[in-house]
This record gives sequence, C-alpha cells and structure tokens, in this order.
Amino acid sequence: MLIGEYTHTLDDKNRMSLPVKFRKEMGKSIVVAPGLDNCLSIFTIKEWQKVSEKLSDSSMLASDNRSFSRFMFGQATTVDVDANGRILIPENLKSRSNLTNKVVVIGVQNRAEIWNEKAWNDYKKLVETQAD
Amino acid sequence: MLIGEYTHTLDDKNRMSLPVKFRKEMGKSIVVAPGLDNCLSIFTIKEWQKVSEKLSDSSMLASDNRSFSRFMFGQATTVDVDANGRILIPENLKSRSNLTNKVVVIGVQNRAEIWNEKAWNDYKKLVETQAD
DNA sequence: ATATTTAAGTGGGATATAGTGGGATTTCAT
DNA sequence: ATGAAATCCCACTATATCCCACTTAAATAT
Repeated sequence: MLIGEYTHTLDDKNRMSLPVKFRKEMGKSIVVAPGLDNCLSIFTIKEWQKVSEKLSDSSMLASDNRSFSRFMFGQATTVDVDANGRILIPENLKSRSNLTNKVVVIGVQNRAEIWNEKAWNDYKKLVETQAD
Repeated sequence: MLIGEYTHTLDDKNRMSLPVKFRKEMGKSIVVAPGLDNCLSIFTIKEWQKVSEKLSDSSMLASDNRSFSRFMFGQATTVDVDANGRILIPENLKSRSNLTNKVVVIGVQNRAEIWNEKAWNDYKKLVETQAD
C-alpha cells in the first residue's frame, strides 16, 4: 500500500525521484495521468488496467463518462523509472498541475499523487478545518 | 489493550521510545498517522488495515471521500521499531502536532496517541471541567 | 535497609543510502 | 544536417539507519 508524504525536487530536466518506499510496489514502468483537484496521479500498470476497466464498463452514451474518459486517457502516459529511481514528468501534465521546483508526492492506497507544494498544504489545512 | 499515560522524550533525531507495556502488542512494524485534535495516532498493522478497508469502500469520485483519504493515507507512514524499542516520528507529522522534546504517549484501546505535553494537560483539564 | 543485578530510556558516533545535480552520449524531429 | 531533448552515467551531499554505550530506574537478593 502506498502511504506517506514526501517533498521532492522536480529538476530542470523535469525529473523527479520516486520515494524509495514506493519503488518496489511501483515497478519499472508506471502510468502518469491527470488527477482530480489539480494534481497528478501515478499508477502501477496493474492499477491502471483496473481504472481503465471501470471506465470501459461505464456507458459512452453518457456525456459525463465520455468527457472523463477523454480527460484520463487523452493525457495519460507510460513512463519508465531510471536507474536512480526517477521518472520524467511530461511537460503538459507538469504545467497543468502548476508543478514547480518543489513538489509533494503522497501515497493514497493504490495510487500516488504529485502536488504543487503550496496547493497540498492549503488542501490539508482545508480538510482539517472542515473536520471540526 | 493499550492503556496508560507515559511521558517520553522525542530526541533531536526524532526518535521516541514506545512504552514497554505497548511493545508486545504493537509488534515490530507500526503505522503513524495524523489524529484528530492535533495529536498523532499509532496503529498496529492489523488495526491500520481495518481503517484502510473502511476508506477504500468509499468512492473516489466524491470529493469528501477523496479529501479524507488523501489526508489520512497521504500523511501516514509505516515505521519499524528499532533494537531499543524506538520509532522514528516523521518530521511532517511532528510539526503538525507541535511535538517538542517532551511528549506524552497514551493508550486508547486499540490505538495509541502521541501528544504535545502541554496540549495533553490542557485537554485533560478541559474534559474534567466539562464532565461536571 | 543495603547491595547487586537487570532493564528501560536516552544519547551519539560511524556507516549506508536516498535524493539530487550535471556532464556526455544518444535519439528524435525538423 | 542540425538542434533539442531524452537517456545514461557518475559523483556529491544530507540524512536516515545501525550499532554501541551511558544513565537512571526498577527489581531482586543478601
């Protein structure tokens, strides 16, 4: 299971190292996809297949499903993990999620997410205040 | 069952020894997670699995479920108990709960909690006055 | 009660490794 | 053919981890 929060660097070659605790579970080839709430999602190949199956089960006659499928499949990419445990973040996904030099990688059970550092901190604060 | 209150030191390497009375029940690998009311929760692997199962039943398309999952999984970490019965408190969780050199570990049935010493004393007082 | 032993809690040095940066080579597109 | 970008490779640094040792508290024996 993927859990935990790690602040990493997105260098000027758009490389980002995966937290070492995620590497074994993630394998050598992963899928980077747009995530909800302006973050990036990353999946193992296996989990990505599950996501795709769910989407293909939903009818393409419903406009919401069509748009969500386009959103996910259209922007997702397979990337390889290099010898140092890093992946290359595609430029279009990077700019979509306002990723800068400092990013936060979080584990959320079956997926990981990459956040703009400030956006993640704001999001956490919001959740805590709502819990009262 | 985990019960009792223990004042321990959080050293400058963020290590904290578990109360010896908790060690057998906690095992060699435990999960540290954010808790409500500004404390940290620690679970056995088994108890943590129960928590995650509850959360994984909820749909990720609902924004409330998403945010709570991110909050819990994103900040939780698995930590190993070292040869001296200590665990390493992640820096992000430490600062979130205002933990300083002196912390209080309390047992609460199936989980333990780590508190800032002063916050715990204030909380106790508050509960006592409210009980009148 | 006092001495002796055992264990809990803590501190700190040495080593391993995660994370990062950057040069050199290769691949790809124009 | 040329420029840009991706990949490979190596190296550096900060930090986590391992290991050992000290101190204080508790337990046992005399």
